[in-house]
Amino acid sequence: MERSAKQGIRAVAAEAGVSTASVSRALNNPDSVSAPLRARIARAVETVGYIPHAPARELASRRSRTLGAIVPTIDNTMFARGIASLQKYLSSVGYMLFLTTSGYDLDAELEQARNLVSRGVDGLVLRGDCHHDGLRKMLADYSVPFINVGIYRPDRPYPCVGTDNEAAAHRAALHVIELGHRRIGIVSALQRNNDRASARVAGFRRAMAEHGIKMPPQWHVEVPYTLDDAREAARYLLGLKDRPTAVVCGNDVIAYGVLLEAERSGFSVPDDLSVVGFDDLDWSRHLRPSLTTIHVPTGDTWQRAGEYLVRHLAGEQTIMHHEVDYSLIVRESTASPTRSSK
Amino acid sequence: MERSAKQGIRAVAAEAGVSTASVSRALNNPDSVSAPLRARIARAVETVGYIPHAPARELASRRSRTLGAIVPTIDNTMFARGIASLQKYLSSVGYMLFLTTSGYDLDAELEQARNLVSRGVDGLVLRGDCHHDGLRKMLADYSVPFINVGIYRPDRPYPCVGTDNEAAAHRAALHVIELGHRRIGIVSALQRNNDRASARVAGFRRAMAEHGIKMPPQWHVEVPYTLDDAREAARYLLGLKDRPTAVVCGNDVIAYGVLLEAERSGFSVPDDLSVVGFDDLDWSRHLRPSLTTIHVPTGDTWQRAGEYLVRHLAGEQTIMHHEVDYSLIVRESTASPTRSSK
DNA sequence: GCCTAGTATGTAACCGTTTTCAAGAAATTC
DNA sequence: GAATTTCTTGAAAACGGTTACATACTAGGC
Repeated sequence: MERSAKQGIRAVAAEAGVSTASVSRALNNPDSVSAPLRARIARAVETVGYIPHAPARELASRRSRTLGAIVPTIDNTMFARGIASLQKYLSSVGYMLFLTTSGYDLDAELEQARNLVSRGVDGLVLRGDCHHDGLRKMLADYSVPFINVGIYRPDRPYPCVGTDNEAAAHRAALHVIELGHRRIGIVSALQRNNDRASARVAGFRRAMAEHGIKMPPQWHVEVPYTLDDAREAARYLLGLKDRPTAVVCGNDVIAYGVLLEAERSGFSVPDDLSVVGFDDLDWSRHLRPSLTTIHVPTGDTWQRAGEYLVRHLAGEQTIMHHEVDYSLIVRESTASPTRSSK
Repeated sequence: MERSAKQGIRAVAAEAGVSTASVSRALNNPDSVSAPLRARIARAVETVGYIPHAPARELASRRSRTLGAIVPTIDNTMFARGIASLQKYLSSVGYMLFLTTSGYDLDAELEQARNLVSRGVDGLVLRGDCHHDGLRKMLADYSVPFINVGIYRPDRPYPCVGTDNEAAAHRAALHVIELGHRRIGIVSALQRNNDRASARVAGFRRAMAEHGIKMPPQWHVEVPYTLDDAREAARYLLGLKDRPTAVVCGNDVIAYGVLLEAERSGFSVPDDLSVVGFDDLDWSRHLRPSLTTIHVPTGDTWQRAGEYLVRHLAGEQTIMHHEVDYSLIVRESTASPTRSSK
């Protein structure tokens, strides 16, 4: 109530009868100020009802305690989960999250990244390894650290955390091969601008190649991330005169579609057709038959990405490439092809 | 390259040989500057590789072109969809979204709101009408506009956009009553701090009361938002000696659980048991039997919330209470109770 | 041709913090 | 007890923009 008690930190300073510098110190680094002063300032903050103005703080300190994340879409359970987990972790360490989406468009991703940098994020979490050429340069120019999440590429000079999708997919395909299948189809997600999808396809194909299995090209179908599209793909595959005895899928949603359509078309899973998914969503263990799939700890992965950046920003030394384990969960949707075909 | 070409807008100004004021004007209000100057500045921006510093801009202009949203959790398809839609819209009009979660905890929500205000958001999108007492006061103190989304309460003095959950639930219950059911159970979401869940329960009960139906208290079960919990609830209900012939559910996930468990326990849906959901998620039309449910245009709703705030912030006059239509989608999971019981 | 109104640009104060630097007080050393 | 170090605190300069105000110029109107 003295004079010049305009607002913000000066109001607090005036109320406590100290300088703004002391208030700032008391708030950001309590130990750097004497106990009585600290108490007096705390009281002043209380009576004034002071809420610090983050933009001003960012401007002065060049730190925002904010991370940005760009995902293709939130409308995908895996990303939603990852984001939820990341957000929760960041919140627990006093960080905030700026979330944007790219819709699998590399230009849009770059645009969003520029936006986030403009917004002053301290670091960026990116999905996968497949980005616009200019993206890394821009981030380097503005020295904004980033991490690629959901992939594991120790050969790259920038950090990442995730599972080795190629290896996991290889494991999934191996499972049906070991069951005795030789006639294996693939229903994958769209591979364009999606390293995860293509790594999985690569893993499937490697497993087959290693076992001398040749797959007719028409046995590989790519579909968007919806039940409807997956069902349509399944309808096509099952309608072929010469059809596979097993289908490995790029993700669980696709596998659900295949399962539903197989049932609808009168095929029995796993007797007539084995189906393998990837992701282990909730439904996988509830379905009838339950779905054999690859389990990936998505929440963990994204949290780790956050941890990496937070540590890195705190100046701590951390490992750049973190591999997250996957595991094959065998359930009811896979079996030997004995009954139906050779 | 002259002198004092430090960085930021001053670097651009130096490069173009103009004042910082002109650069600022050229960027924010192109018409207020002559064409040649505008061109020269554009070129300078290009060569310098200038990205404006949003925090500084916010500090000076007291506008952030950023909205905040607080949802209970992203790990719920409905919220994920809503957020996706809101984010997409905001992005299209040059706004950004700060996303945080409260976990259905009112104190946490207040805390997050404080955080967002501190961050300088221009407006806030809140889930529902059930908030901490101090929240509205705080937002008023800092004159941050907000809107409650997912509910319709024209009696309130603050804006909202959403469906009338009570009425929609009433409609759902009415459907099974009209089919002839008199023995109706409820499996709802947890009502604590969740106005949506309680409005739906209220709607169910009103429909029953209006038709003179008395429901034994043990026929109402509350469960968390997971398939497992819903199945457990169904197991309990179906295990009762005296059991309902129809179950109305607080949301689709719960309904899925009931459907799965009924099948598992040897009950036929809809012959032995009718099931109604709420939300109309993807799975509802794919399941066997497909689920009768209430369709709610979530994406629209959230986008509208964004539109309201953006308009409001632009000084336009807009309606405060916007009702979003719901509709009953009748599918295979409901039928008359003729066969099984009186 | 002079005055006025209008337009295009520049000058500099300000937004609300942090942080460097300096100064004074207290504690330590010899 | 003087000199040195260490601790606290305050004064004031950034941080990178926006914008009110001032100024120089242009064009009309008489």
